[in-house]
Amino acid sequence: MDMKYPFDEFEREVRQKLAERGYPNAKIEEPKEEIADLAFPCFHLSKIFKKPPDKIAEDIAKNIGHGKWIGKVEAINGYVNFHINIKELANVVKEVGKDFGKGKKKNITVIVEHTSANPTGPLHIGRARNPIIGDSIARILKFGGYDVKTQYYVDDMGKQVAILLWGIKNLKIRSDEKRLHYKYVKFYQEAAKLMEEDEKIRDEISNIIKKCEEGDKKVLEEIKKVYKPVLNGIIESLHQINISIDEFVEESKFVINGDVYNIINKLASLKYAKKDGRAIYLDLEDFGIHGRSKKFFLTRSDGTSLYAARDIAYHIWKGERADMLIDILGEDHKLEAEQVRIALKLLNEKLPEVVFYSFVSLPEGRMSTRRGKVIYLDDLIEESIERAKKEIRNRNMGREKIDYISQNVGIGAIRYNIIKVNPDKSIVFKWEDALNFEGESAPFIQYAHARCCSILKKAEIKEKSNYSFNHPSEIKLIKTIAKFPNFVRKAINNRNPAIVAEYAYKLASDFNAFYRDCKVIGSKEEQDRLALVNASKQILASSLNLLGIEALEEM
RNA sequence: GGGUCCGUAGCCUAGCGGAGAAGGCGGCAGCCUUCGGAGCUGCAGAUCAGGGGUUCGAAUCCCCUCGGGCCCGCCA
Repeated sequence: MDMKYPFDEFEREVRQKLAERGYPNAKIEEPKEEIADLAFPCFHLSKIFKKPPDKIAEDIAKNIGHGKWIGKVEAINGYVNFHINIKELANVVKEVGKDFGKGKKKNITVIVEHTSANPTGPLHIGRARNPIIGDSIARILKFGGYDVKTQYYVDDMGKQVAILLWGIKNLKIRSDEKRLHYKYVKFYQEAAKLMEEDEKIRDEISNIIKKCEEGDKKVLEEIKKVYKPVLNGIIESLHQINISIDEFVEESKFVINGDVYNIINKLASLKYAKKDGRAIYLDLEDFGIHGRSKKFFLTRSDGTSLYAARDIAYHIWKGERADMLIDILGEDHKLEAEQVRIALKLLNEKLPEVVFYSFVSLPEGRMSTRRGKVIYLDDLIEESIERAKKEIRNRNMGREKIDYISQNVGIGAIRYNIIKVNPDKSIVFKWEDALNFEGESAPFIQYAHARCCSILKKAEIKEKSNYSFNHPSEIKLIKTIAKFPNFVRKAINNRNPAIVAEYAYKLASDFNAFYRDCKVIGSKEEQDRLALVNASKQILASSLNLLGIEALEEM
């Protein structure tokens, strides 16, 4: 059994009471918090009973009575409004610890695939949305009781990486760039340009791809040697923003072990399979894909496999290793993901859930590595940490502490600013927003946490058997704290970390209001309030951890 | 041409069938007789892109139009 959480118990009781009065499966809703904790609208009953909604609500409210969790019931404007019993709720402060909000162990394994960027250059801020979403989802699912592993699918045999290899072997480019992967990206860019202009180069690159397909060990080794430093650079950037990936899976694996060709053969035997010259494709007309998009190519006419075909093999392989698959993909992959999904369905294989995110662009327009219109993640990180350092450098702290704090504030700000917006909204990157340390931002939340710590350091908590809260700001805060498990659940169900981000901000904001209105140390409610501060601290820390942001004790 | 997502105050975002549309940034005016000012309070600012429809009730659901992103490659 999951732990019992107050707002679940409260809702259960409300539903039970309504069912007893003849309203089973009632549609109840959560109104604005100033109004009530739960409400039952009676408008739809008006026709049935031939009475105005107000009257119906009044009749119901009169007959409900109190309960363990129901404190007050009243009828207003055609709603039956339920208020949670604060006396009962107050004692959750005793339950709130690190595990508050955690789901029970589910024995469900999940593979979250994220980032999977081509190892041909450093991550730019557009691609950074992927790992930040993926890592946060992985953290939230783990907290919810799932066994989660993250994977990065390394494209070590596509055109991109072949272009990079060709460039490094054939071009001479001078660069004073010290970091190897930054140097390499220049080779890639130049090679890609030359390839477009020159058919001979195009053939040479095709030849590299063909060799890979044949499982040519020497070429695959050469490729690995070139992409490895680039991938290491990416791993390092990710590490900086608190992201580490459990497993790296090379695409070539599925060509070498024959999976790709077995799958292509299987698909080629289906009635949807057709040929264009010697290239094999699936006709997806019957699956609701029309127009030019309906041809889903699996092979080139030279017999080599295409990315999407290999992706099918990868998904089947993943499906054998986990109960649930989640992919984080940019919206540009929507069609490809749908095609892969249809193929997997035809093969009767496990289907992935895909979380898509919209693009990050610059005020001048789309990011483009070619035209040099990019902002690299590393530069953002550096700038953000620098900005955080400026804020605290005059404080009386050791250098190590200053570094530690500015590191975590800077990174927190980056992660928060990206994760707080729903993935389906596009983002126009602006430095002033990305480096915002005020208001709806990580530092704001971290600051509230540090305040909690500071208060707790100055006083001693003594356990009480019964807690009570009376000030409106105390009540608002304890309610928000108690709702944490509900928000975690919602974030899991929607696969959306933005829900946790928004919650964390509200918690911090409610804590600040409490801090403003209620003196803790030296007050006659000191012990009750210390318990409330401690609970706030715990949940602020839990929320931040779910987003991969460090809960700082001082800043 | 086909598909898909988005359009909420100057800017960014929440709400996605129910009760004066909720926050942040920016602007203006305030709050240090000390529990951390990366904070707090107040003010100004919204035909919820536009038009139809469904409903007792629509920012929210359906249709159309307009604007923008992304895709429609034997690239990944």
